[in-house]
This record gives sequence, C-alpha cells and structure tokens, in this order.
Amino acid sequence: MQTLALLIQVLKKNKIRMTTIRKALLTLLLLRAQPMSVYDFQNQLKKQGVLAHKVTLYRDIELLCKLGIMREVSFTDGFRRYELEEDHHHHAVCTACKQVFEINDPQLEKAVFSLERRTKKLHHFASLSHHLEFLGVCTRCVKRS
Amino acid sequence: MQTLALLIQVLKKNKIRMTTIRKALLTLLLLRAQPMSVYDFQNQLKKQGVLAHKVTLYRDIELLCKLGIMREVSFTDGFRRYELEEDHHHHAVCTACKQVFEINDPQLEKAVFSLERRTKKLHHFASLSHHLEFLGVCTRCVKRS
DNA sequence: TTGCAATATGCAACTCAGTTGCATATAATA
DNA sequence: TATTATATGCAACTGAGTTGCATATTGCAA
Repeated sequence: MQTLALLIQVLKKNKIRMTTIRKALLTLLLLRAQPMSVYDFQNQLKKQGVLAHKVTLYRDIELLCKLGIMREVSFTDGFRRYELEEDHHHHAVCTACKQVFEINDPQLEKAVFSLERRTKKLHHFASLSHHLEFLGVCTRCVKRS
Repeated sequence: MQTLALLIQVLKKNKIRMTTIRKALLTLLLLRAQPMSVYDFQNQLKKQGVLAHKVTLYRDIELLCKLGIMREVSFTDGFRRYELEEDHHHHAVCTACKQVFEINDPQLEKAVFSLERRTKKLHHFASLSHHLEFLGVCTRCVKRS
C-alpha cells in the first residue's frame, strides 16, 4: 500500500521539486481507484481549485511514470489513462459514461498469464505483455437507461 | 469461407456500386490474414496501382462494416484496424514493426469467454464484448535485432 | 451507345489527443 | 532574500479520423 508521504519521499530522493500540481496529482492518484485520462485529472483538479494546463499534466505524468509511481495504459477508445503502479490488473470500460473500473480478480489474472504463455509458445511470439479490456455498460448506466 | 464473388453479390443485393477501389479492397481483404489500418490499405492498393484517398477508404470501410463484410477493431497503439467479419479472434501486435497477427486458438477463445462471464457476475457489469491484445516482438523482428 | 441522375471520390478544412519550443514563473538552496 | 535551475503556460504543431462541398464515375433507361 502506498501513502502520500512515501511518494513525496520518492520525489525528494530524485531531487524533483514538489509543486501544487504534483501534490494534488499524487493525492488524487491515491484516492481514486480508476485509471484516469489527462482530462479526468484536469477536471478533478479543477474541482479542488487547482488549475493545470494539459501540457503540464502530460509532462508531470510522464515524470511520475519514469519514477515508477504511475503507469500508462492505452485503451481502445483512443485515450491513454494512468494509474498507480501496483499489481497488474485488467479493466472494464463503460461505453456509456467512459468510466473505467479496475478488475482485481486473482483467478482471472492467473488465467490470462497462462494464455500469454500459451500464445508465446504456439505463435513463436516474444510476448512481453498483454492488454485485456471488457467493454460494456456499468450498473449505474444500466439503471439510468 | 468467403469468396470475392460472394462479397460482390452482397454489394449488388444492397444496390451499392462496384468501383475499382471497392473491388481492390475486397480482394485485399480476402488475401491478407492480418487486420489492416486505413494506411495499410492505402499502401497495399498503391502497390497494385490503385490510388485511393484516405477519406474514400474511411467511407468505403464504414460501408463494408455496415454490410457486415468487415469489422473494426481498435488497438491500444491508437490505430483502428479492419478485418473480414468471420469468427471472433484475438491479436498479437509486434511493437517493433507494428504488424498485427491473428491468433486462432479455440482453447484461448473458450478461456476468455469464461473470463468474460466471470467478470460480468463478479462486477455486475453488463459486459458486451472484450478486447485481448498481446504485445511483443515477432519472430522476424527478433532475428533482425 | 449515349445521356441522365444518383452515387462515389477527392479536396480542403476541420476536430481532438498528444507533442514541442520557448518565454515566464516558481521552488529549493546558499 | 537573491540566485538559478526547474516547472508551468502559451502557441503552434502532428497525425488519425471527420465533414461539406464540388467534381467524377457508375448503372440504368431510352
């Protein structure tokens, strides 16, 4: 489990300055369970009164990725989203509200990794990683319709 | 198994005109096993001396998708690719040469569908579809490096 | 085979996520 | 508090995909 204090330490160690935007970003990351796009971040920060230009967010996010704090995940809807670098997991994307839900299911995890090994062998492909995404409609959007 | 004659029939039935570009598109679709982007199509057609504007290709592809002849698949590299509408399958993307390889593996298929059912139940998500993509390096690119 | 009308194509100009160069603002250190 | 390196914002760009409109081509009828 990560904490804000721990993440701030990582920046200090790497001689990276702590700014309003970066602190707000880290706090948000720890709070939210879903991977977020740059525009999600921007909107959430705005609600807290922190105005940040998209360029700044792209650059800060890149930095945090390089430091191993967060990770980039590309989705098939054309958006790159970002999440805390913790254990690998998969996602369910609501095609109605565009929200992304994390799926933490160790059994699913195991199954997909064995599929990756299988694919590697059968197709002589030096597989490095995989991306599994479920597309559908979340409970809230189902109720709404 | 689809044939060119059969696909041409589909267009005729729907009162859609047969043009040089459309015929070349259909022929290419039947020939190539990999899903292709608009730019892949454009390059392949150019090799056969058929010059087509990207706008035309986007529109023709949309048409063929609506007719149920081809299907759009979005990839995490930000490109939409298109393939013959046949049985569902997954893909392995070579991060070096950007080529996409189809994976036809009934066992993998079964496994992923059961994962989809599982996710649906566990996360109360009205899952409609999924996207599984393996990222790695193909045999040719491994040899090259 | 030709002429006509409807459809197909190409062009220009757009949208929108993400990127880059550069000028200005701000954080950390002395 | 002054200095200086780094962080931020702005403007202008890139590249996939889209749209409106003028022109070219197809399929059909005479």
